[in-house]
Amino acid sequence: METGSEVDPAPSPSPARFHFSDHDHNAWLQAQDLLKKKLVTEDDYTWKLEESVEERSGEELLKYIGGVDISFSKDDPSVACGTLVVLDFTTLDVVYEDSAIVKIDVPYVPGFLAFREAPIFLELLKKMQDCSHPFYPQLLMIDGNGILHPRGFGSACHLGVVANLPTIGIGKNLHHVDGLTNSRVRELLEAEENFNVDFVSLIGDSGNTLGAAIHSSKGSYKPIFVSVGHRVSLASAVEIVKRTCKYRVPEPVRQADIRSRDYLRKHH
DNA sequence: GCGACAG
DNA sequence: ATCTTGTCGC
Repeated sequence: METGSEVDPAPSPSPARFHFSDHDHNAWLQAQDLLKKKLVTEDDYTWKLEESVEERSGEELLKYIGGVDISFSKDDPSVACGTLVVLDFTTLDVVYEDSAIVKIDVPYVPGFLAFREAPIFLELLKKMQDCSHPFYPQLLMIDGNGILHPRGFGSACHLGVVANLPTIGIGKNLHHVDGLTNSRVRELLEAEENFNVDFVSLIGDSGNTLGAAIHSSKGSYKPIFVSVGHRVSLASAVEIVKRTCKYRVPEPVRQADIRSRDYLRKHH
């Protein structure tokens, strides 16, 4: 329900933008802590990825998979465009698209991405829900991490919990957490034992598995970082991501990225 | 003090 | 995130 972005009454004049006080920091830490209690890191959905051979009757399949992203204006960094797309999981066609230009006065603070971006995504989702849109996504991919996060609660977890949707986090760069480094990831991916594997689990110093690095497309050595957002296991997340990758970045997120940039350019 | 720090 | 064109290669 609450995203925490409006924790402060923020009565201040206009240029209260892009400020971040210790008070904000503490409030955001608390909000994350509270929301994290609702986090589910196992598969918790009724649909299947594909029809099973037996009893293929009445089985709900995964068909509508959403992706969200946001682009910012180069001229005015407080002007942004949030986009929600929904793709057909089997064809990867975009079957729904909605964008909104918004003004964002919440700064980007590493570890607190959701407070800046989640509110706009929530609105776009609510708009679909309010009209009972038949393409409302069964699962959402977010560009940003899930539990691969300093406190195990990245933006994909945040959005998943507040929207009560299964979510998967997609990072294009590694968020250095729990001892994980780029060189460590490279070692893992290049290790002989992983020669014929297309992804490796990322296990931090704590021993926890925080996500997976996957070589999603042949052309790129640079991996993407998949982590559990909400109500999806890592194994399922990796499987779903692999099946939606035409290029390095999975289509739901890639299409949202492209279309938000286009929309911003056209309408600003 | 220094480096790192999703988008 | 954004600043930025062409270019080398399959």
